Amino acid sequence: MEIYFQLITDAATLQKACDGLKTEDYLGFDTETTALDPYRGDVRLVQLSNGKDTQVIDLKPFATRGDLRTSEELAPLRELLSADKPIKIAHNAKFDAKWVKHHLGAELGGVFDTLLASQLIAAGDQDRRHSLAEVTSYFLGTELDKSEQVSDWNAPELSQSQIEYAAKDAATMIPLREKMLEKLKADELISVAKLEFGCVMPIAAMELNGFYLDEARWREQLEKVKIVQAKVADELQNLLSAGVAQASLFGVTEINLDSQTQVTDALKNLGVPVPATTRGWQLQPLAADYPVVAKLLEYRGVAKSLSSFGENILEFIEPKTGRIHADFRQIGAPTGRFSCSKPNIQQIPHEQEYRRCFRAPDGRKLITADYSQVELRILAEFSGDENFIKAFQSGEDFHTTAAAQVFNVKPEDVTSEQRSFAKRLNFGVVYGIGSQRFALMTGLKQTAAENIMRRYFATYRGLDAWLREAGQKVLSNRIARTASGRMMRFRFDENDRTQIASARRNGMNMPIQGSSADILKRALRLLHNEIRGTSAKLVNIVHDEIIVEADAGEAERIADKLDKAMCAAGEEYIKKVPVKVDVTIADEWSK
DNA sequence: GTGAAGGGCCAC
DNA sequence: AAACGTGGCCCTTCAC
Repeated sequence: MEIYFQLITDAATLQKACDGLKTEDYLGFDTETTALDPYRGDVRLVQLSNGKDTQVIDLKPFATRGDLRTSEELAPLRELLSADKPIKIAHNAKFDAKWVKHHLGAELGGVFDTLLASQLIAAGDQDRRHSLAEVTSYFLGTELDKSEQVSDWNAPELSQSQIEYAAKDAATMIPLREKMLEKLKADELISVAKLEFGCVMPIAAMELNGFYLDEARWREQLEKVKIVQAKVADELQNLLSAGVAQASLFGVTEINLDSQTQVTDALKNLGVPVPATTRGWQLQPLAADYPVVAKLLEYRGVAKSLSSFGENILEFIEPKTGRIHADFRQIGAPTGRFSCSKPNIQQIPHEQEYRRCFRAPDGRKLITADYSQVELRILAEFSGDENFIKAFQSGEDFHTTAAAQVFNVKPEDVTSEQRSFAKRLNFGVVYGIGSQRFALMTGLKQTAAENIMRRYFATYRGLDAWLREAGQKVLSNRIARTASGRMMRFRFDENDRTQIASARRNGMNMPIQGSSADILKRALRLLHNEIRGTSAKLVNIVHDEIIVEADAGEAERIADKLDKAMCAAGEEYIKKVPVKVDVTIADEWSK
């Protein structure tokens, strides 16, 4: 393919180019930057292509004439990028959106993201890769040379090869979108694609905003855990070495408490019947009889706190902002859930000692909003189960109401044990729990566990039927879908019972977990529209929870907007039961 | 020394 | 033999 491109370095040419491009429906769009983190570098090039002509805008000369964020010279570019039309086609548009927002002062509007599209089409196939080079090769059959990607984009004069590479990436987007669109249509993924594309800008903004972590508070908390850790480690060491001491000539043997093999050996020496794995839930039943096991579990808890949630997280505080800018993958799981890393602020311990370290800066508030039982409400919606729906409509505590239904008692007569059984099953059915696991977690005998599960499913016949059908459908169709139409493909060996069972559980879980993700993503888009121009900033999301920071004086109004956006998003997918959101305004990240 | 795999545990 | 879904991060172990 012949590439026609023009390098733009002055305002007049830029204006003319933008005028020519703004009537297009679609533009290939890309940027070249001097770093990966927008707080650590500059945008060098912005490339826009209609497929025939590609404009490569060199921002360096513009930067020497003034601040790019406010420069009048760049107004036409800003207008073009922020408009809903033409739609900008980019690979991992979140990346470019962050640079455009931070360095050019414009929100990216109208997005088609070829990375997200590729992930949607792959439908959870873990073997597929989604780099631009791989996606281009897969959909267009052409090879992209990415060797210039890591070249010096700060050089005073860019080489012809660099400019040509930059132009080609943007130009490729036009045919790539056309090919992907065919596939999206064929697989009925248009609607989920729109949902995903609408979520790009909210996430880009959230990553730029960052989440404020009070370093002093975090260190205080750490010191407390360190003291506990030292004490527990010492106690565990003593308990474990009791068995080894006799075998050792020196009498004292240091055991590495973090070593799986050493700890297992020591436990065996003490006569503990060690299970195949020493995971917490396997060891838990032994804790009552063996104090050393209880101590081991206690040690693991504090060790995890210190390793995963220790000083290392402080290294992620960006000096320029004093905040943590984690990396969110929009389609992090095949179900559509986000994943988060560097650091993963979706897995901060729930304890208030940890969460309170994430707080609003002075004069601001944190608004924490989470969907109440959203996965169970989705299950009610999908199954149409009469009793399940009734339990939600009653508006009372769901698990208590469920227990009353299952055990056929008045809600006020439900025992705490009955409520606990119902609660564990309510959560468990979403994952396709079996009686064995239910018995293990409740301490019930296998037959007793089976009896309660039978009662549960006899109460919720519609639920039972839906779950069975979902499990069956995935075996015959080899796909499952969420409410938005998101798709997950399944591969399994028909002769392997464990694989069949696993596919069944996935077939039940994916539509539920994935629809919850759909709802959150829709809420993020609605929220983004609502808080534009206010003091509110999206700072974190945790699967069914949204955390927003806002000026104290505006917090009430923002909380209301957040509540409304989340409910409206939920109601687009859940109609048979009410959608409930719990909203809290506080100085800290609260439960 | 480096990297992958395995085991474990945090979140929802 | 039997394992309840989705992730990321940390540690140890082991191969190179």
